[in-house]
Amino acid sequence: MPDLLTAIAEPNRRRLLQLLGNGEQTVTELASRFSVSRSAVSQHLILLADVGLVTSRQEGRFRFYSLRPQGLAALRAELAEFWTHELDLLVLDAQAASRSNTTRP
Amino acid sequence: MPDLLTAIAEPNRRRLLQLLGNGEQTVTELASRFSVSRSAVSQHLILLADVGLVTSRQEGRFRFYSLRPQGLAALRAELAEFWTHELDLLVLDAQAASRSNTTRP
DNA sequence: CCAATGCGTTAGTGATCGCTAACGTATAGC
DNA sequence: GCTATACGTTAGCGATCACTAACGCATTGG
Repeated sequence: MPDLLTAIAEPNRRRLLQLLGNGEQTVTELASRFSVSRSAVSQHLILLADVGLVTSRQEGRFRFYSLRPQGLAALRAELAEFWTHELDLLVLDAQAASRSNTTRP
Repeated sequence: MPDLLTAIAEPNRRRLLQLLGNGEQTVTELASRFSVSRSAVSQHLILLADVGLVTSRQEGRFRFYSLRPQGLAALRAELAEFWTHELDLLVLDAQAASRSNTTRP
């Protein structure tokens, strides 16, 4: 079973989460925004549900997917744990360096 | 070729980045902190170098790896692009909900 | 009813991942 | 110089990934 960071490593899955930010949608609705097939989108959604980032609700022959805030919170926590303060300082160094590079002729 | 988020999806690679926060180290030094083999660590480092998160410097028969701040900045940017403000609001909702759950008997 | 259509999920496949085992190579120690 | 040892990288392999093709199954329109 994959974990949270593996789940968001795939670009289509990230886009799915973004789209679901607009509220619950069916598989076909979501798939209409993608170039890949309904099937592919469905499987991505199933994986996202496995790791707890989305939930689904069945209604007739439609299945509505929606974001699961607790899952997002868990993802946020995991990202925060990875991204230590040290790394932030290194990023700041890089930004300062590139700034001084671009200002220099 | 994998991308930045794929690179940090692997737990050992995240740990490698953390360890490299303490300054440049050789493959064997890094591998001594892991339960997997030197070979596995080496391959993770090569992948991290491919996506630009680390660089290496050869010295005699040692190879020193170190963080690459520009790569970290790019990663930070990609994470920021993914994590929109909307998602943050949903996380806040989740936190508020769990708070009211725990305070309730 | 009942065929036809549309929705979502399961087979099946080539590519990629993460690992151990085997390897090449450069430096010590003598 | 020459063997022995330590460092890092390439083979090789089972498992997993992302996808299309084929499927099951409701529901709609007649």
